[in-house]
Amino acid sequence: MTQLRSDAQRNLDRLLGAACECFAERGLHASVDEIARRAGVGHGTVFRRFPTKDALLAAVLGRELDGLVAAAEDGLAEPDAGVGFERFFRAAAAAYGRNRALLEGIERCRTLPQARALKEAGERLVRRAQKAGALRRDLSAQEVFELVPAASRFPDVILDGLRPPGRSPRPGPVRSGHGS
Amino acid sequence: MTQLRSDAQRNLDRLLGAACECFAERGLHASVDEIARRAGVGHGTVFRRFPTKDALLAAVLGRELDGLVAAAEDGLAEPDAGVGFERFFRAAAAAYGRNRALLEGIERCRTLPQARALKEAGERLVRRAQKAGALRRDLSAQEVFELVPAASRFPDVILDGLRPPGRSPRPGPVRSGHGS
DNA sequence: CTCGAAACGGACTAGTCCGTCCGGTTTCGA
DNA sequence: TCGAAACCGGACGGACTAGTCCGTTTCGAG
Repeated sequence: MTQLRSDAQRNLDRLLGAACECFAERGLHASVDEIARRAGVGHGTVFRRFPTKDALLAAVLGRELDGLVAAAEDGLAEPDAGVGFERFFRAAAAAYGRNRALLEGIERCRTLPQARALKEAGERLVRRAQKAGALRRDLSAQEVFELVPAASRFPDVILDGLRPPGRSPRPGPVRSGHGS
Repeated sequence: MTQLRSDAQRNLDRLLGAACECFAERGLHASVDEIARRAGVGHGTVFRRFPTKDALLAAVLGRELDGLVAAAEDGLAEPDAGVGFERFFRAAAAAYGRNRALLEGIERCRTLPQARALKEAGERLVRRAQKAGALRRDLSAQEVFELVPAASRFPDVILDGLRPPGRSPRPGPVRSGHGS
Protein backbone atom coordinates (compact mmCIF):
# COMPACT_ATOMS: atom_id res chain seq x y z
CA MET A 1 0.00 0.00 0.00
CA THR A 2 3.11 2.21 -0.04
CA GLN A 3 2.65 3.64 -3.52
CA LEU A 4 0.83 2.15 -6.44
CA ARG A 5 2.19 2.22 -9.94
CA SER A 6 0.55 5.02 -11.90
CA ASP A 7 -1.60 2.80 -14.09
CA ALA A 8 -2.62 0.70 -11.10
CA GLN A 9 -3.68 3.79 -9.17
CA ARG A 10 -5.68 5.06 -12.12
CA ASN A 11 -7.45 1.73 -12.50
CA LEU A 12 -8.16 1.55 -8.80
CA ASP A 13 -9.82 4.94 -8.89
CA ARG A 14 -11.91 4.02 -11.90
CA LEU A 15 -12.79 0.74 -10.28
CA LEU A 16 -14.07 2.27 -7.06
CA GLY A 17 -16.06 4.83 -9.00
CA ALA A 18 -17.64 2.23 -11.23
CA ALA A 19 -18.38 -0.07 -8.30
CA CYS A 20 -20.05 2.76 -6.42
CA GLU A 21 -22.26 3.55 -9.41
CA CYS A 22 -23.17 -0.06 -10.13
CA PHE A 23 -23.95 -0.94 -6.53
CA ALA A 24 -25.97 2.23 -6.10
CA GLU A 25 -28.00 1.54 -9.23
CA ARG A 26 -28.40 -2.22 -9.22
CA GLY A 27 -27.89 -3.08 -5.57
CA LEU A 28 -25.86 -5.98 -4.25
CA HIS A 29 -26.55 -8.04 -7.37
CA ALA A 30 -24.44 -5.88 -9.61
CA SER A 31 -22.01 -8.39 -11.11
CA VAL A 32 -18.27 -8.06 -10.91
CA ASP A 33 -18.10 -8.37 -14.68
CA GLU A 34 -20.31 -5.36 -15.14
CA ILE A 35 -18.32 -3.29 -12.68
CA ALA A 36 -15.10 -4.25 -14.44
CA ARG A 37 -16.58 -3.43 -17.83
CA ARG A 38 -17.77 -0.03 -16.66
CA ALA A 39 -14.37 0.67 -15.15
CA GLY A 40 -12.71 -0.33 -18.41
CA VAL A 41 -10.59 -3.09 -16.86
CA GLY A 42 -10.58 -6.86 -17.05
CA HIS A 43 -12.31 -8.55 -14.20
CA GLY A 44 -9.12 -10.26 -13.14
CA THR A 45 -7.93 -6.83 -12.14
CA VAL A 46 -10.85 -6.43 -9.79
CA PHE A 47 -9.93 -9.59 -7.92
CA ARG A 48 -6.30 -8.57 -7.63
CA ARG A 49 -7.32 -5.41 -5.78
CA PHE A 50 -10.09 -6.99 -3.74
CA PRO A 51 -9.89 -10.67 -2.86
CA THR A 52 -13.62 -11.06 -3.07
CA LYS A 53 -16.70 -9.24 -4.29
CA ASP A 54 -17.69 -8.67 -0.70
CA ALA A 55 -14.42 -6.89 -0.02
CA LEU A 56 -15.13 -4.51 -2.89
CA LEU A 57 -18.61 -3.90 -1.58
CA ALA A 58 -17.23 -3.22 1.86
CA ALA A 59 -14.85 -0.63 0.44
CA VAL A 60 -17.70 1.15 -1.31
CA LEU A 61 -20.02 1.00 1.69
CA GLY A 62 -17.21 2.20 3.92
CA ARG A 63 -16.92 5.37 1.88
CA GLU A 64 -20.67 5.92 2.16
CA LEU A 65 -20.57 5.41 5.92
CA ASP A 66 -17.76 7.94 6.16
CA GLY A 67 -20.13 10.50 4.71
CA LEU A 68 -22.81 9.59 7.22
CA VAL A 69 -20.39 9.86 10.13
CA ALA A 70 -19.51 13.35 8.96
CA ALA A 71 -23.20 14.22 8.76
CA ALA A 72 -23.75 12.92 12.29
CA GLU A 73 -20.93 15.02 13.65
CA ASP A 74 -22.36 17.98 11.81
CA GLY A 75 -25.67 17.36 13.52
CA LEU A 76 -24.03 17.16 16.93
CA ALA A 77 -22.36 20.50 16.28
CA GLU A 78 -25.76 22.14 15.87
CA PRO A 79 -26.84 23.88 19.10
CA ASP A 80 -30.53 23.00 18.73
CA ALA A 81 -30.88 19.28 19.44
CA GLY A 82 -34.04 18.90 17.38
CA VAL A 83 -32.60 20.66 14.36
CA GLY A 84 -29.37 18.71 14.62
CA PHE A 85 -31.17 15.39 14.70
CA GLU A 86 -33.44 16.33 11.84
CA ARG A 87 -30.58 17.44 9.68
CA PHE A 88 -28.75 14.17 10.15
CA PHE A 89 -31.90 12.16 9.67
CA ARG A 90 -32.61 13.86 6.36
CA ALA A 91 -29.05 13.40 5.17
CA ALA A 92 -29.10 9.72 6.04
CA ALA A 93 -32.45 9.22 4.38
CA ALA A 94 -31.18 10.89 1.23
CA ALA A 95 -28.11 8.65 1.20
CA TYR A 96 -30.27 5.55 1.49
CA GLY A 97 -32.49 6.75 -1.31
CA ARG A 98 -29.51 7.41 -3.52
CA ASN A 99 -27.78 4.10 -2.96
CA ARG A 100 -29.55 0.79 -3.25
CA ALA A 101 -26.55 -1.10 -1.91
CA LEU A 102 -26.75 0.82 1.35
CA LEU A 103 -30.32 -0.34 1.74
CA GLU A 104 -29.70 -3.96 0.78
CA GLY A 105 -26.31 -4.32 2.42
CA ILE A 106 -27.25 -2.75 5.70
CA GLU A 107 -26.33 -5.90 7.63
CA ARG A 108 -22.93 -6.20 6.05
CA CYS A 109 -22.26 -2.66 7.24
CA ARG A 110 -22.40 -3.71 10.86
CA THR A 111 -18.98 -5.32 10.69
CA LEU A 112 -17.37 -2.26 9.12
CA PRO A 113 -15.10 -0.14 11.30
CA GLN A 114 -17.04 3.04 10.52
CA ALA A 115 -20.23 1.47 11.81
CA ARG A 116 -19.20 1.82 15.42
CA ALA A 117 -18.49 5.54 15.15
CA LEU A 118 -21.74 6.10 13.30
CA LYS A 119 -23.75 4.15 15.84
CA GLU A 120 -22.22 6.02 18.73
CA ALA A 121 -22.76 9.47 17.22
CA GLY A 122 -26.27 8.52 16.16
CA GLU A 123 -27.21 7.41 19.63
CA ARG A 124 -25.99 10.67 21.11
CA LEU A 125 -28.01 12.62 18.54
CA VAL A 126 -31.15 10.69 19.37
CA ARG A 127 -30.81 10.87 23.12
CA ARG A 128 -30.06 14.57 23.01
CA ALA A 129 -33.14 15.22 20.89
CA GLN A 130 -35.29 13.09 23.17
CA LYS A 131 -34.04 14.94 26.23
CA ALA A 132 -34.85 18.23 24.54
CA GLY A 133 -38.39 17.06 23.88
CA ALA A 134 -38.00 17.18 20.13
CA LEU A 135 -38.25 13.43 19.57
CA ARG A 136 -40.69 10.84 20.89
CA ARG A 137 -39.29 8.75 23.70
CA ASP A 138 -40.99 5.44 23.01
CA LEU A 139 -38.37 4.39 20.48
CA SER A 140 -34.77 3.41 21.07
CA ALA A 141 -32.02 4.95 18.96
CA GLN A 142 -31.73 1.63 17.19
CA GLU A 143 -35.41 1.74 16.29
CA VAL A 144 -35.25 5.34 15.15
CA PHE A 145 -32.52 4.39 12.71
CA GLU A 146 -34.51 1.50 11.37
CA LEU A 147 -36.85 4.18 10.08
CA VAL A 148 -34.14 5.87 8.04
CA PRO A 149 -34.53 3.77 4.90
CA ALA A 150 -38.28 4.28 5.08
CA ALA A 151 -37.72 8.02 5.21
CA SER A 152 -35.93 8.09 1.89
CA ARG A 153 -39.23 8.66 0.11
CA PHE A 154 -41.17 11.01 2.39
CA PRO A 155 -38.93 12.36 5.12
CA ASP A 156 -41.47 15.00 6.18
CA VAL A 157 -44.07 12.39 7.02
CA ILE A 158 -41.67 10.25 8.99
CA LEU A 159 -40.25 13.22 10.86
CA ASP A 160 -43.76 14.35 11.78
CA GLY A 161 -44.42 10.86 13.08
CA LEU A 162 -41.25 10.97 15.13
CA ARG A 163 -42.22 14.09 17.05
CA PRO A 164 -43.60 13.58 20.54
CA PRO A 165 -47.40 13.36 20.70
CA GLY A 166 -49.13 16.62 21.56
CA ARG A 167 -46.33 18.61 20.03
CA SER A 168 -47.02 19.96 16.59
CA PRO A 169 -44.32 22.30 15.43
CA ARG A 170 -45.76 22.45 11.93
CA PRO A 171 -48.79 24.75 12.09
CA GLY A 172 -49.10 25.20 8.36
CA PRO A 173 -49.94 22.44 5.90
CA VAL A 174 -46.56 20.86 5.63
CA ARG A 175 -44.10 23.59 4.81
CA SER A 176 -41.12 23.35 7.05
CA GLY A 177 -39.59 26.50 8.47
CA HIS A 178 -37.95 28.54 5.78
CA GLY A 179 -34.52 27.71 7.16
CA SER A 180 -31.89 29.90 8.70
CA MET B 1 -58.38 -26.99 -16.37
CA THR B 2 -61.80 -28.60 -16.00
CA GLN B 3 -60.86 -30.96 -13.21
CA LEU B 4 -57.41 -32.03 -12.17
CA ARG B 5 -56.63 -35.60 -11.44
CA SER B 6 -56.65 -36.24 -7.70
CA ASP B 7 -52.90 -36.54 -7.32
CA ALA B 8 -52.31 -33.53 -9.52
CA GLN B 9 -54.67 -31.42 -7.44
CA ARG B 10 -52.98 -32.51 -4.24
CA ASN B 11 -49.55 -31.64 -5.61
CA LEU B 12 -50.78 -28.28 -6.83
CA ASP B 13 -52.09 -27.40 -3.39
CA ARG B 14 -48.86 -28.42 -1.73
CA LEU B 15 -46.92 -26.53 -4.33
CA LEU B 16 -48.74 -23.26 -3.79
CA GLY B 17 -48.40 -23.60 -0.04
CA ALA B 18 -44.69 -24.29 -0.25
CA ALA B 19 -44.13 -21.48 -2.74
CA CYS B 20 -45.95 -19.06 -0.49
CA GLU B 21 -43.77 -20.03 2.47
CA CYS B 22 -40.51 -19.92 0.55
CA PHE B 23 -41.20 -16.60 -1.14
CA ALA B 24 -42.35 -15.10 2.14
CA GLU B 25 -39.22 -16.24 3.95
CA ARG B 26 -36.52 -15.85 1.32
CA GLY B 27 -38.01 -13.31 -1.04
CA LEU B 28 -37.86 -13.48 -4.82
CA HIS B 29 -34.60 -15.43 -4.73
CA ALA B 30 -36.18 -18.53 -3.30
CA SER B 31 -35.18 -21.19 -5.83
CA VAL B 32 -37.63 -23.37 -7.66
CA ASP B 33 -35.70 -26.40 -6.46
CA GLU B 34 -36.24 -25.47 -2.86
CA ILE B 35 -39.93 -24.85 -3.37
CA ALA B 36 -40.29 -28.21 -5.09
CA ARG B 37 -38.37 -29.95 -2.35
CA ARG B 38 -40.52 -28.39 0.34
CA ALA B 39 -43.65 -29.34 -1.55
CA GLY B 40 -42.38 -32.91 -1.89
CA VAL B 41 -42.45 -32.94 -5.69
CA GLY B 42 -39.83 -32.93 -8.41
CA HIS B 43 -39.11 -29.56 -9.88
CA GLY B 44 -40.28 -30.71 -13.29
CA THR B 45 -43.74 -30.82 -11.77
CA VAL B 46 -43.48 -27.16 -10.86
CA PHE B 47 -42.79 -26.20 -14.46
CA ARG B 48 -45.66 -28.28 -15.79
CA ARG B 49 -48.09 -26.29 -13.63
CA PHE B 50 -46.45 -22.91 -14.14
CA PRO B 51 -44.56 -22.25 -17.34
CA THR B 52 -42.07 -20.05 -15.55
CA LYS B 53 -40.93 -19.15 -12.08
CA ASP B 54 -42.48 -15.73 -12.55
CA ALA B 55 -45.85 -17.31 -13.23
CA LEU B 56 -45.62 -19.17 -9.94
CA LEU B 57 -44.67 -16.00 -8.16
CA ALA B 58 -47.59 -14.19 -9.75
CA ALA B 59 -49.98 -16.87 -8.50
CA VAL B 60 -48.66 -16.51 -4.97
CA LEU B 61 -48.70 -12.72 -5.03
CA GLY B 62 -52.20 -12.81 -6.49
CA ARG B 63 -53.43 -14.69 -3.46
CA GLU B 64 -51.80 -12.16 -1.18
CA LEU B 65 -53.40 -9.29 -3.07
CA ASP B 66 -56.77 -10.99 -2.72
CA GLY B 67 -56.34 -10.73 1.02
CA LEU B 68 -55.49 -7.06 0.78
CA VAL B 69 -58.51 -6.36 -1.40
CA ALA B 70 -60.69 -7.97 1.25
CA ALA B 71 -59.03 -5.82 3.91
CA ALA B 72 -59.66 -2.71 1.85
CA GLU B 73 -63.33 -3.53 1.46
CA ASP B 74 -63.48 -4.18 5.17
CA GLY B 75 -62.06 -0.72 5.77
CA LEU B 76 -64.60 0.87 3.45
CA ALA B 77 -67.39 -0.82 5.37
CA GLU B 78 -66.29 0.93 8.54
CA PRO B 79 -68.44 4.04 9.19
CA ASP B 80 -65.57 6.14 10.55
CA ALA B 81 -63.33 7.07 7.63
CA GLY B 82 -60.22 7.51 9.76
CA VAL B 83 -60.65 4.20 11.53
CA GLY B 84 -61.38 2.42 8.27
CA PHE B 85 -58.25 3.77 6.65
CA GLU B 86 -56.11 2.98 9.64
CA ARG B 87 -57.35 -0.56 9.86
CA PHE B 88 -56.54 -1.22 6.23
CA PHE B 89 -53.20 0.48 6.52
CA ARG B 90 -52.21 -1.68 9.46
CA ALA B 91 -53.35 -4.83 7.73
CA ALA B 92 -51.39 -3.99 4.61
CA ALA B 93 -48.30 -3.12 6.63
CA ALA B 94 -48.54 -6.42 8.47
CA ALA B 95 -48.83 -8.31 5.19
CA TYR B 96 -45.72 -6.61 3.85
CA GLY B 97 -43.85 -7.40 7.03
CA ARG B 98 -44.89 -11.02 6.87
CA ASN B 99 -44.03 -11.57 3.22
CA ARG B 100 -40.70 -10.59 1.78
CA ALA B 101 -41.83 -11.36 -1.76
CA LEU B 102 -44.58 -8.77 -1.49
CA LEU B 103 -41.97 -6.19 -0.64
CA GLU B 104 -39.47 -7.20 -3.30
CA GLY B 105 -41.97 -8.04 -6.02
CA ILE B 106 -44.09 -4.96 -5.64
CA GLU B 107 -43.51 -3.92 -9.22
CA ARG B 108 -44.48 -7.28 -10.62
CA CYS B 109 -47.77 -6.90 -8.77
CA ARG B 110 -48.81 -3.98 -10.90
CA THR B 111 -49.63 -6.21 -13.85
CA LEU B 112 -51.77 -8.57 -11.78
CA PRO B 113 -55.53 -8.41 -12.24
CA GLN B 114 -56.15 -7.92 -8.53
CA ALA B 115 -53.97 -4.84 -8.53
CA ARG B 116 -56.64 -2.73 -10.20
CA ALA B 117 -59.30 -3.56 -7.63
CA LEU B 118 -56.88 -2.94 -4.81
CA LYS B 119 -55.79 0.38 -6.22
CA GLU B 120 -59.33 1.56 -6.72
CA ALA B 121 -60.50 0.58 -3.22
CA GLY B 122 -57.35 2.04 -1.71
CA GLU B 123 -57.86 5.36 -3.40
CA ARG B 124 -61.40 5.58 -2.12
CA LEU B 125 -60.21 4.81 1.40
CA VAL B 126 -57.58 7.51 1.24
CA ARG B 127 -59.81 10.18 -0.26
CA ARG B 128 -62.57 9.47 2.23
CA ALA B 129 -60.16 9.77 5.14
CA GLN B 130 -58.70 12.98 3.74
CA LYS B 131 -62.17 14.48 3.32
CA ALA B 132 -62.97 13.56 6.92
CA GLY B 133 -59.85 15.36 8.08
CA ALA B 134 -58.24 12.21 9.43
CA LEU B 135 -55.40 12.09 6.92
CA ARG B 136 -53.01 14.75 5.68
CA ARG B 137 -53.89 16.11 2.28
CA ASP B 138 -50.44 16.80 0.89
CA LEU B 139 -49.98 13.24 -0.28
CA SER B 140 -51.70 11.43 -3.11
CA ALA B 141 -53.19 7.99 -2.55
CA GLN B 142 -50.31 6.60 -4.55
CA GLU B 143 -47.83 8.23 -2.22
CA VAL B 144 -49.65 7.10 0.90
CA PHE B 145 -49.37 3.52 -0.29
CA GLU B 146 -45.69 3.86 -0.96
CA LEU B 147 -45.41 4.25 2.79
CA VAL B 148 -47.02 0.90 3.49
CA PRO B 149 -43.85 -1.21 3.29
CA ALA B 150 -42.12 1.27 5.54
CA ALA B 151 -44.90 0.92 8.07
CA SER B 152 -44.30 -2.79 8.52
CA ARG B 153 -41.86 -2.06 11.32
CA PHE B 154 -43.41 0.86 13.23
CA PRO B 155 -46.94 1.47 12.05
CA ASP B 156 -47.74 3.79 14.96
CA VAL B 157 -45.00 6.20 13.97
CA ILE B 158 -46.00 6.26 10.33
CA LEU B 159 -49.66 6.69 11.15
CA ASP B 160 -48.87 9.58 13.47
CA GLY B 161 -46.92 11.16 10.64
CA LEU B 162 -49.85 10.68 8.29
CA ARG B 163 -52.27 12.66 10.43
CA PRO B 164 -52.93 16.24 9.42
CA PRO B 165 -50.67 18.77 11.13
CA GLY B 166 -52.19 20.38 14.20
CA ARG B 167 -54.32 17.35 14.88
CA SER B 168 -53.04 15.07 17.59
CA PRO B 169 -55.54 12.40 18.43
CA ARG B 170 -53.07 10.49 20.58
CA PRO B 171 -52.80 12.31 23.89
CA GLY B 172 -51.03 9.46 25.66
CA PRO B 173 -47.51 8.27 24.88
CA VAL B 174 -48.22 6.10 21.90
CA ARG B 175 -50.81 3.54 22.84
CA SER B 176 -53.43 3.34 20.20
CA GLY B 177 -56.94 2.52 21.29
CA HIS B 178 -57.21 -1.20 20.99
CA GLY B 179 -60.37 -0.95 18.96
CA SER B 180 -64.02 -1.57 19.75
C1' DC C 1 17.48 2.28 -24.01
C1' DT C 2 17.22 -1.96 -21.22
C1' DC C 3 15.21 -5.00 -18.36
C1' DG C 4 13.00 -6.91 -14.30
C1' DA C 5 9.07 -6.55 -11.70
C1' DA C 6 4.46 -5.27 -11.33
C1' DA C 7 0.11 -5.10 -13.36
C1' DC C 8 -3.07 -6.51 -16.84
C1' DG C 9 -6.91 -9.21 -18.89
C1' DG C 10 -9.09 -12.98 -20.74
C1' DA C 11 -9.56 -18.03 -20.72
C1' DC C 12 -10.84 -21.45 -17.45
C1' DT C 13 -13.09 -23.79 -13.28
C1' DA C 14 -16.75 -24.70 -10.32
C1' DG C 15 -21.17 -23.95 -8.73
C1' DT C 16 -26.06 -22.35 -9.14
C1' DC C 17 -30.35 -21.69 -11.22
C1' DC C 18 -34.12 -21.78 -14.67
C1' DG C 19 -36.39 -24.40 -17.86
C1' DT C 20 -36.87 -28.88 -21.03
C1' DC C 21 -37.50 -33.64 -21.92
C1' DC C 22 -38.44 -38.38 -21.57
C1' DG C 23 -38.97 -43.01 -19.41
C1' DG C 24 -41.63 -44.91 -15.80
C1' DT C 25 -45.79 -44.79 -12.76
C1' DT C 26 -50.46 -43.71 -11.19
C1' DT C 27 -55.24 -42.77 -11.95
C1' DC C 28 -59.56 -42.97 -14.16
C1' DG C 29 -63.37 -44.88 -16.66
C1' DA C 30 -65.31 -48.36 -19.43
C1' DT D 1 -59.65 -55.70 -14.96
C1' DC D 2 -57.19 -53.26 -18.12
C1' DG D 3 -55.65 -49.82 -21.47
C1' DA D 4 -54.91 -45.14 -22.39
C1' DA D 5 -54.22 -40.73 -20.82
C1' DA D 6 -52.42 -37.89 -17.43
C1' DC D 7 -48.91 -37.21 -14.44
C1' DC D 8 -44.48 -37.68 -12.02
C1' DG D 9 -39.57 -36.68 -11.14
C1' DG D 10 -34.90 -36.65 -12.11
C1' DA D 11 -31.36 -36.25 -15.73
C1' DC D 12 -29.91 -32.81 -18.80
C1' DG D 13 -28.80 -28.27 -21.30
C1' DG D 14 -27.68 -23.48 -21.39
C1' DA D 15 -26.86 -19.14 -19.19
C1' DC D 16 -24.74 -16.65 -15.64
C1' DT D 17 -21.57 -15.61 -11.61
C1' DA D 18 -17.56 -15.61 -8.40
C1' DG D 19 -13.02 -16.56 -8.25
C1' DT D 20 -8.17 -18.59 -10.27
C1' DC D 21 -4.31 -18.76 -13.34
C1' DC D 22 -0.92 -17.61 -16.53
C1' DG D 23 0.92 -15.60 -20.85
C1' DT D 24 1.45 -10.77 -22.27
C1' DT D 25 1.93 -5.81 -21.70
C1' DT D 26 3.35 -1.67 -19.32
C1' DC D 27 5.86 1.01 -16.06
C1' DG D 28 9.86 3.23 -14.36
C1' DA D 29 14.60 2.96 -12.34
C1' DG D 30 19.27 2.76 -13.70
